[in-house]
Formats: sequence, structure tokens, C-alpha cells
Amino acid sequence: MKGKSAPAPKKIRSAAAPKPRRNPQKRKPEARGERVVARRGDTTRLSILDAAERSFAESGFDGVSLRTITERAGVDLALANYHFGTKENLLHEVIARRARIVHDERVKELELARQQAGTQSPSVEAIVSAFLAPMFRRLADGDAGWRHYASLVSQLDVLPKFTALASGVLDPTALHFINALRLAMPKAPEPSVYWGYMFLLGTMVQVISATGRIERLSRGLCRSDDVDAALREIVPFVSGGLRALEHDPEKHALGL
Amino acid sequence: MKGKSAPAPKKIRSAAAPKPRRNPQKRKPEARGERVVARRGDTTRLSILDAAERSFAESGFDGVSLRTITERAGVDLALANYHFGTKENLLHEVIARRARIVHDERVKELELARQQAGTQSPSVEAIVSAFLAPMFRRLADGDAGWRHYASLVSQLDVLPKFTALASGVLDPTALHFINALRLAMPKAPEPSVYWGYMFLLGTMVQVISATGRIERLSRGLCRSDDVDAALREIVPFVSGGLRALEHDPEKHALGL
DNA sequence: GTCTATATTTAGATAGAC
DNA sequence: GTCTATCTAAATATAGAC
Repeated sequence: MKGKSAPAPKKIRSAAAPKPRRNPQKRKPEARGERVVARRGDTTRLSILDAAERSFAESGFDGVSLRTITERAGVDLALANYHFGTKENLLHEVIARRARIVHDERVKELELARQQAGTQSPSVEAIVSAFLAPMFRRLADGDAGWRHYASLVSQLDVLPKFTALASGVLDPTALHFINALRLAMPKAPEPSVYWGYMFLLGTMVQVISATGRIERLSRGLCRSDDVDAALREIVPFVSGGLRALEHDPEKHALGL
Repeated sequence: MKGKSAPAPKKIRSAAAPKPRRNPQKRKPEARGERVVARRGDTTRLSILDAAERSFAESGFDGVSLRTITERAGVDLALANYHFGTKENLLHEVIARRARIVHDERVKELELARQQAGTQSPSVEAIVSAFLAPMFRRLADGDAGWRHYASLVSQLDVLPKFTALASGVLDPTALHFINALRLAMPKAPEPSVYWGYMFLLGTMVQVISATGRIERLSRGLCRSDDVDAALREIVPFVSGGLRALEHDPEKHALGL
């Protein structure tokens, strides 16, 4: 911790001040009666967001520089700072824009399942499907951006440094589905439902991280970009696993 | 890709030359008839390995500097280069030293299960246990190093940039257990076994990454460091999920 | 094996002209 | 909103004295 002699001045530059520069951050273009034609700055913003999404996914947040990102976006380095302030904030906006979409679709699909189930709770399968299908549908639609987003979310999910950011964006969805699972698994102990959600999450993350691992292990027999096949396997796996948690787990105690 | 004007000289410094400095790398201390008392350099090596393990786990490979690592280790910066060459090689050695241990224990435990099963294949539960128990046992024994290792492996597992490294170290174990699962699930289609192994991996990774997510979601009801509880949930979940893959997955096809 | 000192590159962030 | 030019700090890696 404390090096050898006098190691770290470590100048902290006003740790609590968010640095109120003159950049726009959040502004509603159409909120005023203005024209809604895409202005130049908007396409710049989008270019940076897309390039950052891809770069973060490929190399990790700390593995790429803003220079690389802006070069890929075809814009000047200084524009990253102008439009997004800090690199961390850029990451946040990259995540947030697609997280909103997935969240909304998941909730809508869950609501649909509830209506079809009438007075009962939707089945475990239906809930698992409502959680997974929106993400996988996006992955199947050919937009590379969604694949990058998925890989990035996978990384944030396991990196302690970014747990706060990931939680802030993803926890609302989580609590929604944990609650649904609780009703669908009335015989399961309370902690098992939380564990079950984590397992659902981990299973999905492993697939959408799409590192090419399964291609290598199966020597091409399975492909992580075959989202149809993946979904056909993952839904029964998770559903079967969750149902196994409804029984008393004591009998599985291992001699640790 | 191509910036605005004349973007990248990008001097590549002899990309293929591994740079053969004069550092020791791998040498067997006791292979010669020498004294086996820990010499100074050995404790330095260990200090750096431990500090790197912790730092990589907390902040990611690109999120920490060698300065931070050597400061935490209480040694001089230059010693990192002397003992390990590059930062990447340091990562490799951090992973390899514990991966060997886990691999050996998993194989041994699987062998044990085979003996107990006699002429039959061990059950899916037994195989899943043989895979998970060695890792979780280490996590339970109080050594913080193992927790850091687990978190680090989780990160490498989902980061495309490090897939090659992770595969090189972890694939032998994977193929071993995929083969065992195939024999235990004779009715399952071949691809389902590979998918099943990925799901097993993802479920484990989510738990051992230990980001504190389940504590937050369950408001303290579940704790990721309660490895006994985690193992009691994860084994039935994965086993139940794998058994669900033995049936024809067609009936689960979703209208994508 | 260890340390001091430093070479070299690159990082994030900005000031100020346009 | 965009660009040029730059500030300042921090990165990896090494040479050479001890």
C-alpha cells in the first residue's frame, strides 16, 4: 500500500466537482419549436457513440483511447469532450441508450405473458422468454451495434469497477423479473429466487458475450451468432434449472 | 478507420520479436542441487504476482498500471519488468499458477466420481459437482488471492481481447468435462452438450465474479461470499438445466 | 536482484481561433 | 460545432550504477 519512500502526491483535482463546462449534455432538440432535421452535431454525437460502443466492446473501457474512438468515428478528438464531457460519461450514454430499449421491450413482453396467463402467474418459461427474447431478437436483426452493446454489458456485469454503473442501469429490470419469478415459483425459498435470477443472468451473459469460445470448443458445430439455436437451448436450460430450485436444496448439500 | 488527413504513422516496434531480454522467466530453483530456502527474488516474484492478481481483479488488466502493482507489492517498478518481461506476460503467469491447481483438482474429482459410478457414467450432478466444488472450496478457504483469481477469470472469460489467453489456459479443462457430460447425457443432441457446458460456465462465472450484485438486489438476504449456499443452489440449477436439454428442444421454439 | 534515472509514447482534457 | 495546438500527467519499458 505505502510504497518505499514518499510515493504518491496524487493530486486530486476537486474530486467532488463535476466540472461544469459549456457542453450541451442533455438537450431536447424538438422540445423547442425548432426544425427536427438532423443537424451536424447530432450525427457527430451518433458517430462517436457508435465508435465508442464498438471500441469498448472489443477492447474494454480502459483498453481504448478517446483518440482511437474519435478516429474511428471520423471526427476530431476534441469533439468527444465537447459532446460527452468525460470518457466515463461517454460510457454511460453508450449503455443507457440501448438499455432503455431492452428494458421497455422486456417489460412489455412480460405484461403480454401476464395477460395470456389470466388470473394465474405466467409460467417460468414465459418469464424467462420475456427476459431473453428481446435481447436475442436484437442480436438477430443484423445491427452490429447491438452485438457490441451485448458484449459491453457482459463486461460491465463482471467488472467490480463498473458494478455501480451497471447496477444503476440494469437493476430496475432485475427487480421487475425477480418479482415475477417469485410469483411463478411460490414453493421456492426466497433466496433461491435471487440466486436463480443471477443464474439466468450469467447464462445469458456467457452467450451474448460472444467471444468465439463455443466455436472453438465445438470446432464449429455451435456458433454464438446463431441466436435462434442459442435461444432454443437457453430457455429450456434456465427454466429447467429454476424449477429444480423449487425443491428443498438440502439434499444436494455437498461435503465441503 | 481513416481519420481526417494523415492520421497514423503508428510506429510498430518489431511486432514479431518477443524481445529476448536477460530476465530469468522460468527457472527451476530446486532442479539444481541448490538450497531451497526462499531467496529474496522469489519473495519479490510472489509479491508482484499477488499484487497484480488483486489489482487486475479490481480494476481490469488495462485499468491498473505496473506502478500501482509494484507499489502495492512494496517493490521497485523496474522489478516487474525484470521478473516478468511484459505486463501481458505477468497476466499470463497470474492466471496460470492457479489454473493448474484447479484443473488438477477438477480432474481428480471427476476421476473419483467415475470410480464410484462403476461401469456406468457418473451422474450429471456428480460431473457438475466435480467441476464446481474445487473452485468453490478454494473460495471458501479464506485466501483472498483465490477470490481475486476468480474475479479475474470471470473478466477474461467475457473480454474478446483476452479470449485467446483464457482459452489457452482453460480449454483443456473444458474439453475434459464436455466429454464427461456427453457420456452422462446420451440422449442429448451433440450441440446441446456444448451449449450446456457454456451455460455451466456462465452460471459459475456470474457467481464467482462476486461483484456484490446479489447483495444489492436481495438487500443482504443473499451473499456472494456464502459459498456453501451458492454451491447448494448452483448444482441443482445447472443439473436440472442440463437434464432439460436432453429432451427435444423443438417444442420450445419461439416465434422469432 | 535491486535501485535510480530516464527515454519514449500515449493518455484525457482544454484553450482559443474559426 | 468544429478544429488546431497544446498542457499535464501517466503509461510501459530500459539502461546502467550498485
